[in-house]
Amino acid sequence: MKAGKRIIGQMSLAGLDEWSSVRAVKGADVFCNQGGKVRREWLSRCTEERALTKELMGKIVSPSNLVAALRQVVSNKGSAGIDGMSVEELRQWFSSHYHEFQSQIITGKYRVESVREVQIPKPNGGVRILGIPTAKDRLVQQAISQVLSLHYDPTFSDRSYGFRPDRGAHDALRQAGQEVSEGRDWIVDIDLEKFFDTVNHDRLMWLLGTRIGDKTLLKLIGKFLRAGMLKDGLVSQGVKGMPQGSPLSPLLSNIILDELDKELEVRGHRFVRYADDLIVMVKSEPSAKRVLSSLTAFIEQRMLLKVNKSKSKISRPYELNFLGHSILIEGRLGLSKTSEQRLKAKLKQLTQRNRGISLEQLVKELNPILRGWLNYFKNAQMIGRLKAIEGWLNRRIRCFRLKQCKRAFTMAKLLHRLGVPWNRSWATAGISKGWYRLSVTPAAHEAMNLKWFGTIGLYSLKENYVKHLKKPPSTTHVRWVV
DNA sequence: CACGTCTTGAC
RNA sequence: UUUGUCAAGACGUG
Repeated sequence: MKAGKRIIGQMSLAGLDEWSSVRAVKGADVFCNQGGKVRREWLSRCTEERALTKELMGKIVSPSNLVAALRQVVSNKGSAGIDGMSVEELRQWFSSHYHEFQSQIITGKYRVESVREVQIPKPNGGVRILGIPTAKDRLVQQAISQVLSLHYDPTFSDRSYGFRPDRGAHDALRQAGQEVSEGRDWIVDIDLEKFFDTVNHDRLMWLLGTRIGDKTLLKLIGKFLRAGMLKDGLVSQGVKGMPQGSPLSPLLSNIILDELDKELEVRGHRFVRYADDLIVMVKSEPSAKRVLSSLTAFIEQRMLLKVNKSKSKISRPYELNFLGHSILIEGRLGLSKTSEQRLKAKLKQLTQRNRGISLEQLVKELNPILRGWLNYFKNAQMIGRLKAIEGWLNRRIRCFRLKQCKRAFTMAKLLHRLGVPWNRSWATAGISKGWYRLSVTPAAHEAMNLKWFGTIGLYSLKENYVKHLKKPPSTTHVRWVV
């Protein structure tokens, strides 16, 4: 469903009388940069479509949709909700209770259960509250999400990038960089305060009602919104907010914030939105200030959401932290300070002294992490930063290897085996100044040099980074097929 | 091209 | 222990 061909909507093409199904194909050859225009034109026609009122429930409970939803929920391998049913048990349950399940949804008899509260630490240090629905409920929500997404997503703004099929953080960053390169280098950074918790139920339900005609579906979504949170035996129900951790929440958040996109569009602003992270790019400081205050008013008064005034600010591109990146004045991307710190913290943990694992196993654990990290940040301008990070990591690995020698004798043997003369091997192995001091000693550098790092097979950030730089900038082409 | 396993990142 | 959506990469089975 995700890769390759997928029917994403319907349109009437110029010159054709009948409605034709349209497919978007990734990896073909036309409309690369101009594709946005074509897409936008098509989008405005899609809003006239009234299909949302018809056959929605039928699509949701159709065998193919439910099976696809089940596959997704199972492959996520998420933990059980309040009823203790695991995703593997869900698979069993689904095949035996299929028809009963289906009719419960259609008739509106389906019971939604409370969500299980789980607290997880946020990367910045705070605590994030998750509401984990039952595996069954996750299945229903996933099924709804898949169908609603087909109808809603084509009508969303071209400048909205979060949680949407065929759009990622890289696309958002590319657009932000484009705007900055055109001289819009004053950034209005809007931070919505705990967005998921402040969503107004009545307003969301009204919004959904404008496009969804099916009352039982609306009621079902309403049940999910009002599902209580179970915390040690007590259920607490809120009149606002939606559970973070339910499959429907990302789509609903886009449905709500689409209103903001539309307002920004009629005002003619250049903006990029990724979920609740919004930046507006303007050409001067005074207009940035104007935009910040007027948007704050719009969001709080019209949309009934809250703007975090201490975190919302106007900033320059190079001091920005948008999706882990900063932006340079020419519009190219940089690596944000916090992104570097997070990587180092993670590597530090993995290369810690304790772990009774072999060097081979350490490299095996390190490589996929380094590869994955670089893959996300490869578009940033960061040769110098990578050199520093890699030098730091190599020191830690030398340290790790030396620490595996419990006795001075085994260390001297190691150094000698790696090409250091016996006398110097003995001399450095005899130093009892601590592992760090030993790791920066000339003999250690000589033994564990670049060649050695090549032989242990450690993924090199710098090497692979420059390799990616040489490659063509991988443009995503979209071809329209009728 | 399809289906899996794993990793990273954004929110 | 930790939910969710999305994107990207690596590997594997045909």
